[in-house]
Amino acid sequence: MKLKSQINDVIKDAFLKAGIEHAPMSVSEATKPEFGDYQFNGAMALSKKLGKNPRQIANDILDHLDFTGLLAKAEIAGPGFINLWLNPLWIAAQCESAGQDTRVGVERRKNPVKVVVDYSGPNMAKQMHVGHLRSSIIGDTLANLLTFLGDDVIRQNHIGDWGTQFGMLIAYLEEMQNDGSVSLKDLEQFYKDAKGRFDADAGFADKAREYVVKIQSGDTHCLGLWQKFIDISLGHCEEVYEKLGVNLTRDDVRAESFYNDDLGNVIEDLRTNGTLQESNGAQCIFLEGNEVPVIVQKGDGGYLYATTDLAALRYRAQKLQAKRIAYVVDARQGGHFKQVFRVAKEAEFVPEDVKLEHIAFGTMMDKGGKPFKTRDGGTVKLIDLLDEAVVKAKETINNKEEYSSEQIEELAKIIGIGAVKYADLAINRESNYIFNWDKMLSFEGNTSLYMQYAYARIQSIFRKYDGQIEGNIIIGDALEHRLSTMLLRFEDVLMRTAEDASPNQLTTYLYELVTLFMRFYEQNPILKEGVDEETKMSRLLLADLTAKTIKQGLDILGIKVVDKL
RNA sequence: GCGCUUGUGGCUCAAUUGGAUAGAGCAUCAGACUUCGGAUCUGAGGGUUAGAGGUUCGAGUCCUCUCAGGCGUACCA
Repeated sequence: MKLKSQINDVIKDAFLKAGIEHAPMSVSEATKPEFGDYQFNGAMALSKKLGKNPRQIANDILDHLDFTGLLAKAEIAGPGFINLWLNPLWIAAQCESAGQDTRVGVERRKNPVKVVVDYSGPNMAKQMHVGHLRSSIIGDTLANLLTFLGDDVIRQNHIGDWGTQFGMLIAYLEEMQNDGSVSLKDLEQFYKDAKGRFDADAGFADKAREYVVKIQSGDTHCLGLWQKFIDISLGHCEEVYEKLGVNLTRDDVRAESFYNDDLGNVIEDLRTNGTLQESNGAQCIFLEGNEVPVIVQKGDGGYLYATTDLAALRYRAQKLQAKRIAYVVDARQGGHFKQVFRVAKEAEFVPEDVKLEHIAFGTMMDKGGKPFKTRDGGTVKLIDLLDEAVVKAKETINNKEEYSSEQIEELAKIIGIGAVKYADLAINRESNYIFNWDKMLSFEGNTSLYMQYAYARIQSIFRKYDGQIEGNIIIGDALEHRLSTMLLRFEDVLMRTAEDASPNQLTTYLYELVTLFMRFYEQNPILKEGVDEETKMSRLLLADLTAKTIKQGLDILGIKVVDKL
């Protein structure tokens, strides 16, 4: 439910009745429990416009507030804050219906948006490394979230499958094939070996260069080899996606090469409806206020990634009809996207009303604040990182005797992968992020394990109680009041998270929810002796809705829960 | 040089987009009916939000300058 907008409606109504025309600003959550559940701060802002003192305005609104529905009480405080208390009976009823809803009370969007989420984008020449982690999981979360809210989401994996290095790679692949010793298990090694051949053998180097030209001119033999190479490499990526629980399939792949045939058209169209200029032999667009131009065609006739991105933007806006296009890409490419977006709009490749966004994120650092590398300074392969996460997770599992080795393996995967994802999603995506195994695999603090633990704890209550749950939620104390209000905020949080593409807003919410639940759980016994039936039912219903909300929230983040830890 | 970006307790991060006394978690210290899962909960100490000005009823948040770090900066992606 859209709690905030419902409260806003009540405020707006009071404004109209008070004869104030200005559209009031929105309420916000109270900063402290003493200040109620929500607060309205608009009276101060309106004071100048209306030429009245803010407390007077607040009074006028208060006089016309409707207390027959969701509001129970309102007070004016300080210079003109209006503190609002929700009606416990109303909250309880809303929680009851949310508990019965498969979407925990979250409505499906009435006006869905067609949105492209571009993420992951690995390079086919190499193995996926830690640099792809953030894009893959932030992008996947965004796509999951928008899908859940009801948008029409098109996932796009813009893989790098084109460029000069492929000449070298397929020439080497052909050589290995002839030897009968194709080994593409380790792409990194394959690349190194090919590079070794390239540097050592002039004949091989010539062949590699010749193959580049051949692929580009559509030579079937070379294209066949290239396709084979891409298939295998993509297979490696899919293995990573599977482990990571990222919802990308082959259908989502729109590789760089997909746009090849359109690149010439892009240049031509830029010439006619853009401001293409030749400079030092290259085709450029000089944007006002920018020192460096956007180069779309090299002096030798070759195209660049700006060209491909323009073709992709046009495809997404015109063919796919997307109204929002989000690129989940490293913050360092901010300048590039700023330019490309501007060119795309100015050349009318993308209509004015289409929202183009660069969902930028910071770099992954080690404990010492340096870019994340292996001990010998190489890049860390993503698959190795994930395997390590599972191994480390295994060490945290208590009561290993209770489980079979398969169960431990399964559990470790859920815990380990969840920890890696949650740690990443829980921080502001734009800042650099410090990767720390101990912290992410801890049961304490804002971690996935703490959430999974809370979920399992609730499930254990329901294992113990096997009767029917029939009854109503009765809000009996301040803690239950806060917990249930928090539960009703879920949709508001999801909306804002989607708007800003900032998963950490969702993790912060889940953490606060779980913290509240833990306190509630310590303080308010559910199944203990002496708890009357009515209270028991009420608390079971609250626990149930909490568990469902945790599960749904983690599901959007791509993190699994288990009934038993 | 120019551009973008970051700076919040010892450490890692929040702060509802300009609102009340800047909040959490680690770590530290002190506690909790022999536990509905103690992998939890309660409490304490710890801050001039890098610094200086400005805008206004009100600034961690907006503007200007300074300091410090990171990144980008014409034919790689």
